[in-house]
Amino acid sequence: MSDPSLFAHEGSADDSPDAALGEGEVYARVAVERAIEGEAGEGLLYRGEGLRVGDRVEAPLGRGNKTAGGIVVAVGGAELLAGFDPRRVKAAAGTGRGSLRPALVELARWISSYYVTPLGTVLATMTPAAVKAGTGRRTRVCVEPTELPAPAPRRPGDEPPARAGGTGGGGHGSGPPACAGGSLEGGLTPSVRAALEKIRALPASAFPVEARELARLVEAPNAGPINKLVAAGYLREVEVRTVRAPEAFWESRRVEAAQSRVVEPTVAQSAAIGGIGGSLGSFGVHLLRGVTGSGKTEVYLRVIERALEAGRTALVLVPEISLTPQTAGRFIDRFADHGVAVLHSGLTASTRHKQWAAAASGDARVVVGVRSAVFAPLPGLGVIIVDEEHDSSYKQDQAPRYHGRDVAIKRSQIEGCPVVLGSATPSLESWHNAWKGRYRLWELPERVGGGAMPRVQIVDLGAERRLRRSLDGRDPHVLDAIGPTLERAIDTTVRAGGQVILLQNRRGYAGYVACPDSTCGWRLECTECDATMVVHRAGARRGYVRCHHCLAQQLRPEVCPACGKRLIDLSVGTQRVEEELERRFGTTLGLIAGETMARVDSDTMGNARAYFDVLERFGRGELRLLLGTQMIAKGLDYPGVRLVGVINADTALGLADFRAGERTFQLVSQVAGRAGRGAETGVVIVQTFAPEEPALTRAASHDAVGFARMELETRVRAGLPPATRMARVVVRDEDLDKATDLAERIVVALKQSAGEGVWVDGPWPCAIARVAGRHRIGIDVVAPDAGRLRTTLTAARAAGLLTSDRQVAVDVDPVALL
DNA sequence: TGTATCCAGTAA
DNA sequence: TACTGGATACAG
Repeated sequence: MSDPSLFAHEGSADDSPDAALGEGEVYARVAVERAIEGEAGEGLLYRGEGLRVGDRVEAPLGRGNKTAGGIVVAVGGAELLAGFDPRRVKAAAGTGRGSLRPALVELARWISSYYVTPLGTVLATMTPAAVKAGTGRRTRVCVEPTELPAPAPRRPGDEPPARAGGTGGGGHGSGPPACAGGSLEGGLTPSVRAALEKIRALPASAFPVEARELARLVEAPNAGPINKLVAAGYLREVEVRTVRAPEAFWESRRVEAAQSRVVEPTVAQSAAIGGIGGSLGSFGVHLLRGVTGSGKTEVYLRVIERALEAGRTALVLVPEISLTPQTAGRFIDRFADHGVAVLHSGLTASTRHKQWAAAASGDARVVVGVRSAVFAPLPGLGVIIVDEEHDSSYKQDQAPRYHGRDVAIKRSQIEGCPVVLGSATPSLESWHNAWKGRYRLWELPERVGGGAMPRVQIVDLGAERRLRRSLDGRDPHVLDAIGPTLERAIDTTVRAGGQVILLQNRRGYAGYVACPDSTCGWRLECTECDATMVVHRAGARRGYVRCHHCLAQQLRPEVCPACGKRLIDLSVGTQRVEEELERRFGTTLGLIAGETMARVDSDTMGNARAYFDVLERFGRGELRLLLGTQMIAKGLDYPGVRLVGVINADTALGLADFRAGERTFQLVSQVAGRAGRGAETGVVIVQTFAPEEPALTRAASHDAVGFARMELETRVRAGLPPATRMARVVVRDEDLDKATDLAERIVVALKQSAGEGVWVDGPWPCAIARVAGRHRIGIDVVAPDAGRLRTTLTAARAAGLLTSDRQVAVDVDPVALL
């Protein structure tokens, strides 16, 4: 071992006058918006005067003269150099917009560490692009009285509306003439003096205001008197930054529902409201488990009300597909006076910026939004609500692969406020935590107003097929999506004036095209992916096939390329069910696609508008039947729905995923909950080839607790989450050998860093071993707890092998197979 | 992530 | 010897 001090005297670094360079300089560590870890993952060092943690900067990066956006994560003096040559440090400049609160920087640090993602990548996703770009930003010249006290300064990230400073026009920032307010307002014509009197009578909140608007307020014929007052120094011009966007539908929404009826909470609701409301001001996780229709939303509303009364703000997260006008509407109606911002993927850039800005400035004290809204810049958070916490759309499927619910919990901890996880069918993770005493559990076991839970009937599709044959003598092998039992139920319900929701969780016309000859067995697969092509129809006779993984498409082949036989469509998608519905009920019940029934899936619902329109028509009763994928399973609350049908409950069960049962249980329970929300008891018919499947029988008996206990037991026995913690690493490459080679090196590194009880499993080919021409090799890491999982991953990350990039993806707490 | 640089293969 | 594409290291 050599003594490092021996070398210290030899080198020129310490002796040269350069050693003093950097002293007295102000430095900032910047996490740039690139997948760059920097030293210890703490970003790159820049010179920067007056920068604070959370400020957004433009920083020169790379050999060229290009810059990259970034966020300041630390500020300090020469000690930040840590041996780095100060001559190589460039200067970064603040942009003055899109800055983050320090609490959010702390949150980003946690996400970066927990989800094994570079800090810059995390910070980059926390602010919407529209906010960084300043879409819809506009500067207006306004006026305000000169004797007005200066308003409290806001943080730069809080704009708008923020004062941009005087324009230098008018009074040049000087006070009013000495005679102001006195009787010597000479030089002013009577009309101007009259205007001044009226201006003085206006409340301070009326300013700053545009000259023309002020003229209107004081009933002056034009802006002339105002301009004279500016020239005379009674008013001064200021620039005001605002965000302009077309008015969103909820902004103009009138609050008739707010006054209409404030329902008295039930005993169970009151207990939850009291318990959660009483804990405001400190961190704690509350699991609100309430059966569908039990009034969870009313609990949220009351808790938020209390937070607002205490001067705080509130954040409500909902899954992507359930952010309907109906869902958001309840919050908008109740809290219109406090300002509600809505954030979802369907917003235009300017509207998104406006909503974000409203949250930052305090104009909106309640934010309702999807996953990414967990980063909303609300100051003084009082409570966070995560509705339908079990929903897998909370998991982001790109880096950073965070879970919105878990980030919400972490944010609550940082902000020191409670978080409420609500669901009729909580995730096993949440049950587990509640039973361990980590979460407080509140139960709403009954529907409000004493409504009964719908009656769920499980129908054996095998028996249905045989019954169909005896009824109309057809070949039982002909694929009928709708069996006689469901058919009869639809007929009775629609004739009686009820509405129907049908779930078929598979898009397209048919799952695949295959050769009818079982000895041949050919089926059409995507050339770029290890998956079958799904049949779609575009109105015309001949369909086309599309790969749902790489989106490649072609015309549907007619004959088998192997043996020349005529190909048949196998397995049922929503399009085919729609066709069958028209065939069966088109004349008898008048069910016509697009007129009296609608298909709701990602193919027909191109944008949020189309989806909202369909829901509105369904709400008005124009549509008698909704057929769709899981898009229609959640959150919809229409009293006219008396029948819910699940066309095939087995689609999710067959997946090679340890959560298949849990997912099926949740989906069936959720969709069943759409039935019987009105006065009449609802009926649910679940078609399946596996009628004994516990996920289905427990859903039929509304036994969420029983299902969770049983499922948790099997997970414990199998050593699967939530009894353990898991991370999945996927290596992708067009070259299989390269992928395998890298995966093997990663396995070696992981095994080296694996602590006690940590399992590294793999490398194995993924369930879909090739997508878009790229091979996929997976590695699973299973640890007894989150701490040991993190230690294992962090060590491999430090060795440079787990940098999330195009080749390697790391998914901590995966919710689905990658 | 973007890009400057390096290197091997190849065309002239 | 000059050019080109692909792999690679690196950015403060």
